[in-house]
Amino acid sequence: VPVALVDCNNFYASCERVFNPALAGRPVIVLSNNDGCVVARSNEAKTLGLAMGVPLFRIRDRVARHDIAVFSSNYTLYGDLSARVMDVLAQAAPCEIYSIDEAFLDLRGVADRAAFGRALQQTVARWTGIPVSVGVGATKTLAKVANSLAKHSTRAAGVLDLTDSPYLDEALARVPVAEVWGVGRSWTRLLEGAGIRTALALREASLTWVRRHMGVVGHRLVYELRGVSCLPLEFAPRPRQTVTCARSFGRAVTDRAELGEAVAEYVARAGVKLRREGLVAGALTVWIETGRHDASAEHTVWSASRALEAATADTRALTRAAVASLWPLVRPGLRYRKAGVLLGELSCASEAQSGLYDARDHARDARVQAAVDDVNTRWGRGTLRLGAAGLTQAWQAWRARAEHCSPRYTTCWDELPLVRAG
DNA sequence: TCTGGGGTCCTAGGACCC
DNA sequence: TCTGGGGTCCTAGGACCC
Repeated sequence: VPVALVDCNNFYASCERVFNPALAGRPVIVLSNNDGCVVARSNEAKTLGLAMGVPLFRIRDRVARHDIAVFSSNYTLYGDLSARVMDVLAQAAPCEIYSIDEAFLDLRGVADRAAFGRALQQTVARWTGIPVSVGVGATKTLAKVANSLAKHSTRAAGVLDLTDSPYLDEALARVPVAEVWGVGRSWTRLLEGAGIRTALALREASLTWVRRHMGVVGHRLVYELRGVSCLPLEFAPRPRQTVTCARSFGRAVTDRAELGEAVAEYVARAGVKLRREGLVAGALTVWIETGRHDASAEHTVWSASRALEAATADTRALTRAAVASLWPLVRPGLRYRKAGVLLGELSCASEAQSGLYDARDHARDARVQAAVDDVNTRWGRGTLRLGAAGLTQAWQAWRARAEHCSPRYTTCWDELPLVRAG
């Protein structure tokens, strides 16, 4: 069946523009957490040659020279605008939400797929303010190829249907192998070393060679390029396997107590995510690491995992386990730059088993936890928190920087955009 | 002084089972 | 002296995605 990939153009940068029309035509960049490096660029910023992933401190001069608008990432805003876009798409066709800014649509039965794509593009723009591109192909991988060509061709204007197209081979020949969905850095090196430089060449490659060097994943990829679907549309989200929360620190942290506060806060965040999805965790991993780019010391990660006595989503129980795992990892004198928490062995809270010797009153624990979540939803994250997560939030050195954050225009009463008339 | 975070799947090897 | 076949589960590491 024909599959469409709908992809939001420069999504985070486009989100920043929706409620800030003064940004139209101006180069916009969005930074990673901790304001570390560039994770999204408007077309104007791309034209200026600002690379994806480049650290902010290396481009300060260009930011000033070209009056580039700089934003910290505002996932509250992006998540809400993403949901709006996905709502529009889901009204148009059966829809698999693939990521925050992409969805696959099942175009079975659509007669004029290009016209469908253009109409969808207009509707999404009018209803949400977000520009999208639409690529159509016989498989997901071919839809991805069509989408990337649609974005870069002025003639296509963001919509391209390659299903049954006489130009398919020509199109594939124009796509460097590195840009094929599923081909990353390591496989690019491998393929180019073997003389396979384009999507077309990969499609024609020897299956035994591919199988030997790229395993079953590569094998599927070649099939997908040949128009044989190996990655079916999935309209129901698969149950998740893990929940993580990890953050780089605002600056290096050496103090054990501060590491403890950070880990406790990350546990609390992960706990919220867990409960929101009705899950409990059976295992927990904590890790701390030194700087990746620290010249004076090697980058090292220390981690500790443990099974929980009974699967739980209770922040108090999770925090106890996390802190107990953390202490033995900490070495005095080291400069830590990041910590994280991973919850695993997830299962549905409704089906969870309690521990054999577990005498806790779980119903009561759950009511306490629900009350805490309610307060924090109403009054803001961290209004009620464990002492372990620290008492002096504002001055904690480990907190990540976010110095260029836009308002949460659509999800917070105090930050609604104001419109003045007359 | 400053370089992100959150995921999935596959593979190989070892321990263990009958 | 001879030493199979078929399987599961776990873990660590590597690949990829956005």
